[in-house]
Amino acid sequence: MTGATAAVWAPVPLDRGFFARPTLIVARALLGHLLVHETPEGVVAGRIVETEAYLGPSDPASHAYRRTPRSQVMWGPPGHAYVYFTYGNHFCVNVVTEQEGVAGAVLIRALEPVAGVELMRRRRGVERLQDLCSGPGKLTQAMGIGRHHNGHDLTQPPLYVACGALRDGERVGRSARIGINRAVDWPWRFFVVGSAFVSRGPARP
DNA sequence: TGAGTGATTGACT
DNA sequence: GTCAATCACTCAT
Repeated sequence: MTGATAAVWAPVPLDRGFFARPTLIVARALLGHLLVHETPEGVVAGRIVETEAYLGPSDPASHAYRRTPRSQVMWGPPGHAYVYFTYGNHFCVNVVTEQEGVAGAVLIRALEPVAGVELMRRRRGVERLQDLCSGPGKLTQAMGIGRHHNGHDLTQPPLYVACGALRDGERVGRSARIGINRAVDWPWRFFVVGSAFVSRGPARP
């Protein structure tokens, strides 16, 4: 390598122990950390600003409410990705939590783009920074995450969660989850208060 | 085997 | 603010 055209940026993947905790704890703790994807096209990364917790058989809104082949990953080892296809058009990415054998996952709903912004714009077809990753389906498209990432270990490249932090003065907010019909009153959605990159969710009926 | 549902998004009125 | 697109998965028969 001849010229150092870019500053040295070496994201450090989170330890598996970070994910091997209660889902609600992980859902809040993930805020401020980074989701990184290293691809041949380039490196893209975003700061997690919105999450939702989905538990196991005790959570009617969770895919793990019933144990099926699709949701089997949620019972697997922590720190792995649970990626599923929904509404015929979109992928959603979750991080498996709890200890192996216990179902639980955290849905990543929104990111603040921090690296590979131009690549995200090309993939999304939009220019506004706040429109790149402000939704579960948007961020998977911007990050280049697909069905083949289901079960991938998020503690190792090319797709992983890296250590980050909330900025000075940022606070964590909590509200009910979005887009579900069951257990809608359970306040298991966490977000960075005031962030312009948080999704607003679909129109309510 | 068949029908219904869904952790969404984008476009249109 | 309202509605349609589109397909993998799940449940019922």
